[in-house]
Formats: sequence, C-alpha cells, structure tokens
Amino acid sequence: MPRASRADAERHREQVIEAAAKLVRAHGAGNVSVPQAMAAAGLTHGGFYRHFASKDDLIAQACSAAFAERVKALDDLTETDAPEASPRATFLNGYLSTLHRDNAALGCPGAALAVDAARTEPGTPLRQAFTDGLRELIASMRQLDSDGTDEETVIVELSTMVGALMLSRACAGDPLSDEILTVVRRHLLGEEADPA
Amino acid sequence: MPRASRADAERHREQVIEAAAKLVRAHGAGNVSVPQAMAAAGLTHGGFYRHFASKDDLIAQACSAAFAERVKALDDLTETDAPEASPRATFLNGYLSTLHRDNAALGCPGAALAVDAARTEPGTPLRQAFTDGLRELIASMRQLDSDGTDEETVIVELSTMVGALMLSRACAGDPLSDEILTVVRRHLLGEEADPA
DNA sequence: TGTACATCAGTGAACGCGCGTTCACTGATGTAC
DNA sequence: TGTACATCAGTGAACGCGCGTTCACTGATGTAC
Repeated sequence: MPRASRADAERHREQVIEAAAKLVRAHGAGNVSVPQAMAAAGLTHGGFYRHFASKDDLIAQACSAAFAERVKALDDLTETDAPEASPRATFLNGYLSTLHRDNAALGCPGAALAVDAARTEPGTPLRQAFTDGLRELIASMRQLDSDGTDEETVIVELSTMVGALMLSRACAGDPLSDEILTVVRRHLLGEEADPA
Repeated sequence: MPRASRADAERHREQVIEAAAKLVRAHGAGNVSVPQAMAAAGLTHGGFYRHFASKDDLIAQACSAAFAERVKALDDLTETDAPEASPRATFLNGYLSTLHRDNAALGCPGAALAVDAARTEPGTPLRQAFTDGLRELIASMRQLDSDGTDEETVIVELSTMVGALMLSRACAGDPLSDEILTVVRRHLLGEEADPA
C-alpha cells in the first residue's frame, strides 16, 4: 500500500485515533505502543509520524475522542423522549454496571484515564485534553434532568461514580467489587443530593 | 559493599519496599524500574533478586506497605482523645486537601494504585494486595466515629473521596481542580449519609 | 480528455535506549570446632 | 576465646527485548498543461 488517496489517509488517521481511544482506556497510556495502535488500524508503524507529531500527541487526541464519544452518548440519552426510566437513572445504572466495569475500552475516560492525566505535568497535551473532556462531561451530565442540575451536585455525583467504578475494577474477582457497585448505585438512585 | 549482615540485609529489604511504596504511588507501577527502586534505597540493581522474586512481587509488597502505612495513620487518628475537630472531619479535610492532591507519593494508595490494580488480571499479587488493603482501609474508616459506621456508608464515602481526589489530580493546574476538592469536601462535611 | 511529472501515504529496516533478569565475582559475615 | 572455612549480600557487566523515532524507498495519487 505505497500511496493512499487523501480520503483514505484521513480515514486511516481517524481509525488510528479510534483504535487508540479503546486501547488507552483498556491498558493505559504507558501500555499502548505506537506499533500496537497502528496495527489495530491495519497499518504498519512506519507511517505514524505522517499523521501525528509524537506518541503523546496521539494519546491526547485519543483522550479527546473518548470523551467526545461518551458525551455524544449522554446527549443522545438526554434527547430521548419519555423512555421507561429517567435518563439519569438509565445513565447511573449503566455506569455502575458489571458490563461497564468489565469493558473499560468502551467506558468512561474520566475513570480510565484520570491517573494517566494526573501523572503528566500541567500543560501537557493529555492533561489539557482530559481537563477539557471532563468539563464537557460535567456540562452534559447537568442536562440529564429536564430542568438542569447544579454544577456542584454533578461534580459530587461524578466523583462518586468515578471512584466506585475504579475501586470496583481494582478488586474485580472479589465479592467486594460487586458490593461497591451495588451499594453506590443504591445510594445515588435512592436519594437526591441535599445541599444542607 | 560485598556482604552485609543479616540485620543490614533485612533493613535494606524494608528500605526498598518503603522507597517503592512512594515511587509507585507517584509514578505508577509501570513507570518505576527495578534500578530506580534499588537506587532510592542506596543500592545497585544487581542484588534485587536476592530480596524479591520479581518486579511484580516488589510492586505488590509496596502496595501492601502503602495501605498499612495509611491504615496506621487512620487508626492513630481514631485513638486520639477529644481533638478540636472530630476524627472524621480531620480525615476528610486532609484527604480532600491540595496537599494530598499534590503529594501522591505519601497519599492514599486506594486512589493512586486503583488503576494499576485494575489493569492486572484477577489473582495477580498486585490485585490481591490492593483488595486486601482496601478491605483494611474500609474497616478502619468504620471506626472513625466512636459508635461505628455502616460498611455501606463508608463504601459510598470512600468512593466519593477517591473519585474526587483522582479527578482533581487529573486536572491540577486548572481551576476545576480546586473546585472539585472544595465542592466534595463541603458535601461530605455538610451532611451525613442518609440511607433513604 | 490524455499525458508527464511531482507529491506523499505507507513500508520495513535501522538507530539508540532503558527495561527485567541473569550471572560470575568479591569479601565481610556467620558458623563449626 | 581463637581459628578455618563456608555462606551469601551486594556489585557491575551482560543478555535479549520492545520501545519511540528516523529514513531511504515505492508507486499510486493528484496536478499542470
């Protein structure tokens, strides 16, 4: 494949980002190699630097793509008219499910990539991509209730969900893992935040 | 240093674990090398395998040591008689502080190592060490109030704290980082969990 | 529309580097008498 | 208590490996006429 058309090249670039967005959530920024990401898109590693300035550049773009994908799913949920359950309940139940726990590759980057973003310096591409994505996620969560929700309430709720998902993943295989999901799901669905 | 006494050797082993417990929380399991951990204890890397079966073995022991250190600090807090603030408030304020956010090396392994534990398979030494440590941490948190606290309540509280700390670290350098700490601190201190 | 040529997406070999792990060696420590 | 010797904690060179990145090369794509 010595020369692809511009349209093909653009499609390849998107495929690499898409593949990296999954790999990076499943294995972490440091455990995804350039050859792996390229191979996941059906390419060899040599052409990598025609698409990206560096590995860090790809990781940051993969982080942005992961947030964008999640935010879009959230917005679709919000716009669905009158489902059987409320959008918020649907979101929470999905987030705190064993399916989400066991499939980080397609899951929330807020949980999967927070530590990787935390381990880079402020101002690096990944840190910035994560911060921007987190802001968008919070904004979308505020629209889950038809009359909108305080930023404060959403931040507390998201912190609880992210913490529960990560702790649950960290001890998966032990009964404690399911218990965390169940207890936190019950807590968030059984009561509304009460800014006393 | 061709031959150290048995007491020295034992002390060296503990120093390597202690150093690794800090390094691993600051940089992650994959970003700490055997030479680094040995050098942090003043040794060269060659003698490593007289103390540890593998790098994974050291990482798991470092995780256990980090939890043990944290649990001890918590228990000391619980046993302090009548301080100005309640043990629970002191614990929460310290946990959700910028000091804790900016010093992961000495901080809570539940937040710092959850992703590393999640990225190993069930049954691996790190996964087991993390799960055991998490159980001990939950047990100690239940004793913070003099009359004890439900496991459910503590799990929700710990999830919220871990999530907030990690998200705050991931966007440190941005105003959102401080906001997360402030909002979640106010939430946890301003109201008691209410099992509706 | 057809031809001549420049562009450049993708290939695969190569680079220097740090990793986890192994090993022959050193010489003070620990032990047997 | 003193001596002879075995043990073994720590050293530093070496191993094979995969990494991020570079580069000469190929040949279809895109463009100028």
